[in-house]
Amino acid sequence: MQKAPRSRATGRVTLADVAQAAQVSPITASRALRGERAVDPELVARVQAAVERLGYVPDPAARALASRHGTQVALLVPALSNALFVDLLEAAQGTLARAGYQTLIGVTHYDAEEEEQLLRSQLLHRPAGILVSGFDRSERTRQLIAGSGVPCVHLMETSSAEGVYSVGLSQRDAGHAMTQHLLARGRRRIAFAAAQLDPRTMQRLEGWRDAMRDAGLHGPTLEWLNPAPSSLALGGVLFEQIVGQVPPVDAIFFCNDDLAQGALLCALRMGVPVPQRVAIAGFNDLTGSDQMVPPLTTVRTPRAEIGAEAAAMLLQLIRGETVTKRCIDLGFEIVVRAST
Amino acid sequence: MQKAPRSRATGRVTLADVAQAAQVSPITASRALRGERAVDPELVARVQAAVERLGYVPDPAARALASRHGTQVALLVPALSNALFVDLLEAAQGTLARAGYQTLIGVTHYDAEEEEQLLRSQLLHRPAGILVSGFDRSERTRQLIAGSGVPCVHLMETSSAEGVYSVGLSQRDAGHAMTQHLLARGRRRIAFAAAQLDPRTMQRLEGWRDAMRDAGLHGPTLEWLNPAPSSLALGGVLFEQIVGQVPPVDAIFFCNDDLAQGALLCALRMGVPVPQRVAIAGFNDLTGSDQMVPPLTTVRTPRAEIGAEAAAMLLQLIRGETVTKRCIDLGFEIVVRAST
DNA sequence: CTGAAAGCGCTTACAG
DNA sequence: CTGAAAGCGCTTACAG
Repeated sequence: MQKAPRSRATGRVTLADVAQAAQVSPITASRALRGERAVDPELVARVQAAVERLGYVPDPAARALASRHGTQVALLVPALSNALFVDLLEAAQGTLARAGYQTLIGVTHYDAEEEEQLLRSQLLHRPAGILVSGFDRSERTRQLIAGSGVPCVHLMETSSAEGVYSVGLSQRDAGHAMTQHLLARGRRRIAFAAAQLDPRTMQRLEGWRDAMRDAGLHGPTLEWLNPAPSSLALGGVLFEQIVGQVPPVDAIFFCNDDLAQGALLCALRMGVPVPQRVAIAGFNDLTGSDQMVPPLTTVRTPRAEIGAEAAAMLLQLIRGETVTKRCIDLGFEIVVRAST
Repeated sequence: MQKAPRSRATGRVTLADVAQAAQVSPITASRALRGERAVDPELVARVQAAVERLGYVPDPAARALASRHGTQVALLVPALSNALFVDLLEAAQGTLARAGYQTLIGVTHYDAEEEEQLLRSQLLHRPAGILVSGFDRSERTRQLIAGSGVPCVHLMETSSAEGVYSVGLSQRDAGHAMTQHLLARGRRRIAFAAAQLDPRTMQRLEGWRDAMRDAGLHGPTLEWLNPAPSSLALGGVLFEQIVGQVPPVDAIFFCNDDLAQGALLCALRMGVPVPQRVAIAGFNDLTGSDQMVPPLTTVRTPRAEIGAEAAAMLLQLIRGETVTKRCIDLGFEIVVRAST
């Protein structure tokens, strides 16, 4: 009598089972399922029928080990406390999930070192693609991405550089447009107040500077840059500081809605009439901005579309399809409400 | 001359390289690294030195394929638009990352069907552990978890049931305590306003009901239950409806801060004095609640601690250690501010 | 267009 | 306490 094979079988239906049922070799079954190379349509049909019948689901670990890449996509965002990135993430995750890819989420906390560590550990899982926020990262992280050979799409900002894929908007132009809006409203002394000071914020600052300079109204005392993390409370603190300035400002353009909402609440507390005494504008059109008293004028950024489009572009790259439009600019919209 | 081996080597340092450098077998190297069984301390030292020297990093895909479980942990949360779950996630992810585990995040959108699909696809990756929000899920999802044999810890709620692991707080008691606070403030007609109507909200409702009944003040017209997703805007809508009720309520206990913040803003718009005309209370102490006008009285839930503790408990289960305290109640705190 | 063989990098089960 | 063999479930590289 033969010794029982020492089986470690997990009980799951394997590709070998499918192949046997379809009466083809495992390789053919594999190719039929992935749509790779030309396989006789009749065999493809037999394989698919067997998959259906047996309820076969590919094993991601085995696939990742055998092939260069698995079925996960690495996504790096600065923070989840900012609703912007939650929207981005959810949209990207949705598109990727529908294509059979899982999302591996890393939160960098705006820290280049942490980003590198996260990416390193994500790379171990052989992701099929990478999604990152913006272009600002350490040289080593950049090299990790390039060296991995894994396709990568950049989110939120745009770049037409060679070999770079991006879906976003011109943060500078958006900053410029909002400043134009305030100028058109007759405001002259327009302060720019920012926190966190991440690259996108600095690009908005540039837009504000250009518009102010063109109008001959720029002055360094109008710039309020605070590297602390953004929050409603900090918005209040900044507002109190700025509104006490002499000569008085007549508008404050906050680099994001968190700050602007905090400023609006602080104005309420202080009894400073908005927009009569000072106009207030924000950025991103986050939840609640339309509920403020008065409702907040802001820049609506199409982050859900950005997340979905970027994921779609990455999917193309993963499949080896040629992407003709390497840089997609989804624009922005100035949402005028009662605060300006 | 021999034919060159057809190598598919990825160039990465493998366990075999480490074993060779340390002059032990790969199995011994593997055991030394995982701390499994007793290995001669001297060999362990040699292996560790080789790991150090060669910069060896284990391949998660290979490990997942060969063993029953990989180095990822599945985490299921209802929504990321609720800051509560972002805090929970970040804390859990931090603890898991420090132990070498990656987090696989699934967002269920409060949908039992979606939860099942997400879990199913996460399970394919052979997670080492599972973290889920609360106890409310479909029977099939429950069976998927049990059938997988993967350890699971429940977040946010508590249960002392046999074989169930949970870290959270008594949502019912928290609802009861906040109602007691309002009663102690002399409020009599206290409405309970809720959205989403997830299980935790319903438990808070129970706490409110018990307190109101004990005080002989409960009435069905005081219950405002709306199944729509929670938002600032909905809070405003509910506030407007409730405040117009006859006879008038003198307090509204909202099931979460989103709603309560929206109500506070709506009160400002309508010119309804809070808390003079009506007191307002929330739940969770989300960002911004302390910045409201007036600042919001709410229940602070220790979600960061819950996330960290739950992850730590899961780690113990993964390592096969015995967990004596299967149910950890981290409590809550009534944060009294000016809105009540 | 199809397949037998080998291999991805680890761990399990068995034996000593 | 240690190891040679086999295997996890897939895909690559080669050959026909």
